[in-house]
Amino acid sequence: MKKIAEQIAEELKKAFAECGYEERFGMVTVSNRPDLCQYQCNGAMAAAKQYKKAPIMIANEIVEKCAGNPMFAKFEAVMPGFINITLANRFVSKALAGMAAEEKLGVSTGKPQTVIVDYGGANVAKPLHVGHLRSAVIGESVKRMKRFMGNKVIGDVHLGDWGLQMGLIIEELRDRKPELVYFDENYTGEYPAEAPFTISELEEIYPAASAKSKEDEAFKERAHRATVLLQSGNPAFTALWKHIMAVSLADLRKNYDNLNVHFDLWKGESDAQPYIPDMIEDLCSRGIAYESQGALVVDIAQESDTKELPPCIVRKSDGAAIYATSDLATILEREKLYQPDQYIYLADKRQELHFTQVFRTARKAGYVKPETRMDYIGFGTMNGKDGKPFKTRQGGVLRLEYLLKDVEDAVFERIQENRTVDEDEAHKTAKMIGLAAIKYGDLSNQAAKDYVFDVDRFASFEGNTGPYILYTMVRIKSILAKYQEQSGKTADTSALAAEEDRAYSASEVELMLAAARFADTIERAADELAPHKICQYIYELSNAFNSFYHENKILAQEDAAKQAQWIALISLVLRVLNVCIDLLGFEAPDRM
RNA sequence: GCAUCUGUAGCUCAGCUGGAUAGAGCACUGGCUUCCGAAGCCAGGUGUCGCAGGUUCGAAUCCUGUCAGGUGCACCA
Repeated sequence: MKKIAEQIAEELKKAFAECGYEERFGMVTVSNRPDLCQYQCNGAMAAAKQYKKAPIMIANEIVEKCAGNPMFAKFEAVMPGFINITLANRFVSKALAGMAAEEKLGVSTGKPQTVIVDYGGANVAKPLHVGHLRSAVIGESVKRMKRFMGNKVIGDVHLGDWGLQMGLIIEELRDRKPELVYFDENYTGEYPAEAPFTISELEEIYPAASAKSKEDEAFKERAHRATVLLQSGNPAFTALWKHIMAVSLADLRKNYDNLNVHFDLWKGESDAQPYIPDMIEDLCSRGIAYESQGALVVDIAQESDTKELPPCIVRKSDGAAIYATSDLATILEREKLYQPDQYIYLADKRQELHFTQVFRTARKAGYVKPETRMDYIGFGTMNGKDGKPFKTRQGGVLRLEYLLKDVEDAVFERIQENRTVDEDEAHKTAKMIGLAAIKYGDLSNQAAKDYVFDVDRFASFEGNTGPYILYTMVRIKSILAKYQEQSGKTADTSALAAEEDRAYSASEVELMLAAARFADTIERAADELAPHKICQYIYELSNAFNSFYHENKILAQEDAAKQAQWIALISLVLRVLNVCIDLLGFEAPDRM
């Protein structure tokens, strides 16, 4: 089904063409003056220059051409050359009925592509902290949007599981439990299946080891050696590494589940290791990489650059792999396994240079096809109320778990103030609302910008917040439930299209138009990888619903046809909101 | 130093592929509940869109310069 704006544009393009102008001038946008019209076309002013004619004259010709078209209730030219369009209500209601009949509510999906979303970026053996929030939240939303658009999307957490932290943990463990068989060089038997530590021990071991390495040079050196040994396949350390992985992954999975973030792949840097030797060999033999100051590098400078870009280092002068090495090797693996049409990486915006280097190297070496899209979403920092990077009162990094708990508790308090639901349900609801508050708070900002995380603001949930959206949805659910209880009927989408013309209130028309903008909004947000556009949209839609709600008594409406249409309308609105919050990565309770 | 991002109401943010009177929320003020959830709705004031030039019929939006802040500039991830 065609979207409303498309259908209008089609008429206008036809009119422009028939009047002897290029059709591209028939572009239509939502009006920026809702007091004057619903949609507008500024093409006459753009065309004026090319055809050396007064814009208003062109606009008048178009208006004349479209006169009598039943689609429009009002269609007029206004100085200096705007074409103002107001639709016939019957046309809008019919469009809504068409939208409701489709599974994806009118979104056109296009040819499915394989998309890899690389987000999360957790480090094994280190707890998730607030710095991991944005990647998880934005990445999850981007993944869901791309999937909704009909693509085959693979979300990969891409763990940091191969770095120095492993050596640190191994050596710290040696100091604490030297009797373990992993540290007995003469041991030749099987290594135990049971991990020699629990998650809480592991959580304590890493920070301790990290701190020690900063003061104790010898320890640091041991950790480096252990890391090298692990990376070269030492059986004892490999066995330990597997334990660390298993224990840590279970915990990470739990934490991401709590965030309603779900990965399709739990790959990590270690998975790319087997590809590295051949890749280095290949880059060298084809002369793409060369030695510079002891390191192996690839030039990535291009003529169009406004600055001098340093080459991409693919092997350090000590022979070890580096960030870029493993990212490139990961691309090789992904090409082999999935042949993606698009890569989307999420990382802090400070890593932009790194991704430029990796992308260019991958293209230069021909590891990805020229037409493969490679996108990097660099996101800003989450700041505290002081405008500086978010810290605990003690100045440390706050664990994600605790942040979730804080918000959940604040929400719980708030729920208790208003309503008396039983404690168990209140806790469940608080969890849902808290997550919505956090995610909406994050996603409603442009990803690239820094933003201020203010627990009090989110916990008070007034205005443009996740809880406000949820509140609106709960309200609709409540009305629909009462309607069913009273009448025994459920919403009937066929009632959306009015059989005969009747008077519509302004707020009703507003709500209809807002609902009709769904498909355009989603397509654009998915294309631009911009979840904040969805937030903006559902806020407008919620406002439109709440205004409508206050102006019209739905359940008390005596005209049965009108009531059926209203019920169908609000249930469509609820459906739209449900899809949207799902794309943002949270859910609505039935009551709150 | 070079590059890059940001600068919009008291605060937090939209708007930026050029269009009409620059929008929300918070905060502040006043109204709205015999009736569908008042976590709501309605009404009210707030702006040198950092500054200065330029392009254009038209600029918060594009270009140049400039100021302020953030960030990045080869062997960390």
